[in-house]
Amino acid sequence: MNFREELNDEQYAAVTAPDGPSLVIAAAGTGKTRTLVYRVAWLVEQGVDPNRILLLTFTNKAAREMLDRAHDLTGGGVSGMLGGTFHHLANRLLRQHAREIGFGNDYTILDSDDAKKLMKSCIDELELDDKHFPKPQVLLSLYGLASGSQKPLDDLAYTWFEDAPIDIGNVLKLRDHYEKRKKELNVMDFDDLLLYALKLFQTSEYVRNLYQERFQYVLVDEYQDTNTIQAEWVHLLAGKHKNLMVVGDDFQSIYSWRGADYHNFLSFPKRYPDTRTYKLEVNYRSTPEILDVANACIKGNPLQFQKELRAVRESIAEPKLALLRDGDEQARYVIAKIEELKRKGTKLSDIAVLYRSHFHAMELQLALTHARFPYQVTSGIRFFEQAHVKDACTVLRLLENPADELAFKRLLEMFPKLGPKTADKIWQKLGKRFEARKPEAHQQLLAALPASAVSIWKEIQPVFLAYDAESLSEDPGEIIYRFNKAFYGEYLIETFDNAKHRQEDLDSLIDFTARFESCSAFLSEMALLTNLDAEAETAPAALDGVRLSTVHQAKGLEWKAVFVIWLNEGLFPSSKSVEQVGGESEERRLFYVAITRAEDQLFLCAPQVRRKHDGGVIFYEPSQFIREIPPHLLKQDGGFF
DNA sequence: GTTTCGGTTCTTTTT
DNA sequence: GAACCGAAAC
Repeated sequence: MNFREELNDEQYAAVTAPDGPSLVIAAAGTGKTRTLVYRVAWLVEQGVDPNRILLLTFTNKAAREMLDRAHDLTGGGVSGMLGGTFHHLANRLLRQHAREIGFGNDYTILDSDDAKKLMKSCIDELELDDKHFPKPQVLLSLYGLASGSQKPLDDLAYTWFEDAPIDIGNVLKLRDHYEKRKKELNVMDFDDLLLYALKLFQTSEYVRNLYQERFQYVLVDEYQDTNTIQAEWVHLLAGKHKNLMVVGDDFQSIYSWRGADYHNFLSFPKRYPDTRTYKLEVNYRSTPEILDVANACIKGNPLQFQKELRAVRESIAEPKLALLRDGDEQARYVIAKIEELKRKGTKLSDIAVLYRSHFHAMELQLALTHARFPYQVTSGIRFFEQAHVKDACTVLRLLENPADELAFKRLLEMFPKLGPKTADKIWQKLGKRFEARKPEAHQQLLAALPASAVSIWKEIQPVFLAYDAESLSEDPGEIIYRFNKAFYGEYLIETFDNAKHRQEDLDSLIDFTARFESCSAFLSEMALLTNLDAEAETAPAALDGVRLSTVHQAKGLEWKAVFVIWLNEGLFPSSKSVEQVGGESEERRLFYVAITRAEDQLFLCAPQVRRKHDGGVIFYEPSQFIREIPPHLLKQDGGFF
């Protein structure tokens, strides 16, 4: 392979970096992924055993893309390399070594929906459920932040609830209770996976030595998005050989709300004094005009690593600014432009509309449907968190973890006349445990169930018992299939108006399970996958359609034409973010991410009013981010204002 | 005492 | 949509 020819000077330097810590500052569109993939190929060509390379990413998509590309580039020469998200690696190591820190390896992973439910029940149990007490979601974010940043909860809580009359003592008490309940249920949430993985490395010399020895080279993607725990863990993972290469862009740090701290990135050279730093600034993606807008936008932020995107492409069109009357007019504008682009030969799949929050896309979705333009939304609801998908997996979860109270109650509450109270009573009666694989447990349960539920349970019971009898522990799909046939299929029809659609989801879920060697592997994966990944799995055929996406979900992607809508004060930047410390800068970085997704054409849209449900209107100023861009860089277009 | 149903309100971003 | 609340139904 001729590395010199296939890479530019900047990339080549990073790819062929000598051993030791290195920091790659990769601005948007400068071939960050390419550099990482070639780095892997380079290492393998130098004779490094792929088995001793670790590649960490934040998203499943990034992990898959890099593994695929590295595989193609080296003609399969990287097989054995360990690559995946932080959470995946954590789960993998914990399943193997959890005993070292006093846990079983049969824990269940809570997704955010489960965590919310458990938190709610904790609030009820402590009788903190008054109107002014924070919502489960808020508390989970706070506790997650405390865990990920390794900061004391009381300090964080005090700042977080500064202006609210909330008893911090209760907030602390609740966290202890939540922790206790998680242990009882034998479950871990996302934050726990990272926390305990770190703890495993800190406390078990055996584990630490084992993996420090193994991982001769550690590569981390999007390092600016690491939190304290992750940075600490990476530090330990690479602790022996110290061949740590981190790649990222502080301008694109957009996850501080979940604990990401780009100071890990900024202070990397301080932490590792012999760091070699590489900068990638040559942008292959966008026209010079778009990069001018991007560079101007980020100027408003306090100085970080200095860098300027340098264009190599020719101009095509000026970026446009459209000030519109309302959301409907904005939708008409976007559609008119899409039609124009299509006439000139742009494929719909090369067009994206980006926005700050999912609900900003509502009018546009209606209008696109009306205009019969196909579109795909990267939806807010994840495939694996939809009610029917979770319902279908309750049986599996119970089989794998008899203490999984959430799964047990979820299953029972599907029965007629059986609500939360009754489900709880039965759970208590069974001694907070249901050994689904043992016939005695079923006898005990049947005695406790209300008469109306007994006959239904008798239908489901064989599904549970088949697990051992027919050795189905390696066939999660079969369990789901039988549960569906025995009970859930019918329940679906009685419960949901779009049962057919949901049944199709379940069919693809069953197909999806085929790739897993065990029920436990499948359940872990379910919790760690997002809908985007599921989409790619279940609908591989790339449909032609305009992409609608949040900016967060668009990170790392690119399109020929990009629209950014609802660029208004209070919406983008979102008013809730601006209230937080550093919120405004983060929103600006988010805007920077949006701009740098565009290859040829960029359309910025700002309506003047938003209609409410009751017919009233709210006026919105155009976003400060638009005002910060020198007017000569944008051409006014469309609209009447 | 519980469950169920219908209406209302509100949507930040994700592993 | 889905989470919450209050009232009707069991």
